[in-house]
Amino acid sequence: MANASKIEAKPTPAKPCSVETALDVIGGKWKGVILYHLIDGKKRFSEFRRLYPKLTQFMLTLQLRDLERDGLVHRQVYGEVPPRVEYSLTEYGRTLEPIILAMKAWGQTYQARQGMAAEADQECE
Amino acid sequence: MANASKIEAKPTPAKPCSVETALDVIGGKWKGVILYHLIDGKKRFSEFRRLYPKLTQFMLTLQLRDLERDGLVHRQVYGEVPPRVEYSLTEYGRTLEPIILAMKAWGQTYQARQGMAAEADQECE
DNA sequence: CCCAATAGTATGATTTTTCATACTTAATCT
DNA sequence: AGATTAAGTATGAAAAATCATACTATTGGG
Repeated sequence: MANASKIEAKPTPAKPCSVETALDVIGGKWKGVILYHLIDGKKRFSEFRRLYPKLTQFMLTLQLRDLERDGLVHRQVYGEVPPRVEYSLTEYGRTLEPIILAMKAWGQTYQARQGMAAEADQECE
Repeated sequence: MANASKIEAKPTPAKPCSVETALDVIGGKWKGVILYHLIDGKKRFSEFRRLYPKLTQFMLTLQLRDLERDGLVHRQVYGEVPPRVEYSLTEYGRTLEPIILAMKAWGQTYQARQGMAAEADQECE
């Protein structure tokens, strides 16, 4: 039927919901944990790889570049060989700290609720 | 998900990082906004459809079922015809309010920073 | 009888993500 | 000379997410 729906299509809002926006920026599969690990100091590329062996180089690069482009993470390249690159939170990135930490706390209650295995993994309890 | 074939060196930590867990639960493309809209009261299925015409029925159903399964959202079915179903936050779901609201506030600063179009859309400014 | 209304399901197709693997670069170590 | 190192790129394949469309049930109204 041609006229099946009376739901009006708004002309695709130029500005999406700000909750949506926030989740676009921090909500990927890995961005949250990357940001979390940056809260307590800068990290090298290889440190992230050690922290999360399941996170491939490709994905790590991708996510870090996104975070950098969005102004949350600073990428410091040292002109050495072998290369050294350090990632850290920008001042703006630090404004996310309360949210990341609140998510961590909430995630813990959720895990407890769902009876998830209780052994802490050492990197992010 | 079956890894019966081989014993892995790292046995795939039973409990992932809690930040990751939280983002699994609230971090989908639509879950954040669904939760946000539930903060100020229950909503019917069709209300969500009006609020977000780009969110298909299929996806809406899927996300709502996830949220229900995770204990965040209550689904109240009234035995009427045509059907009426109301979704609301559970008590546990309400524990997410501060996070959702913080994300909304942060998202606004981000949008301002990125010079996103400033006209508020009425449903989620 | 036929239609409209609501809250979905079912399906196959398409789009987007993610993965595994191999490759690069340039200085230092053996 | 050849191996090693860190921080990536590049590529094609595989997996997952999402979409568009059609379909269901029920019942009051015309």
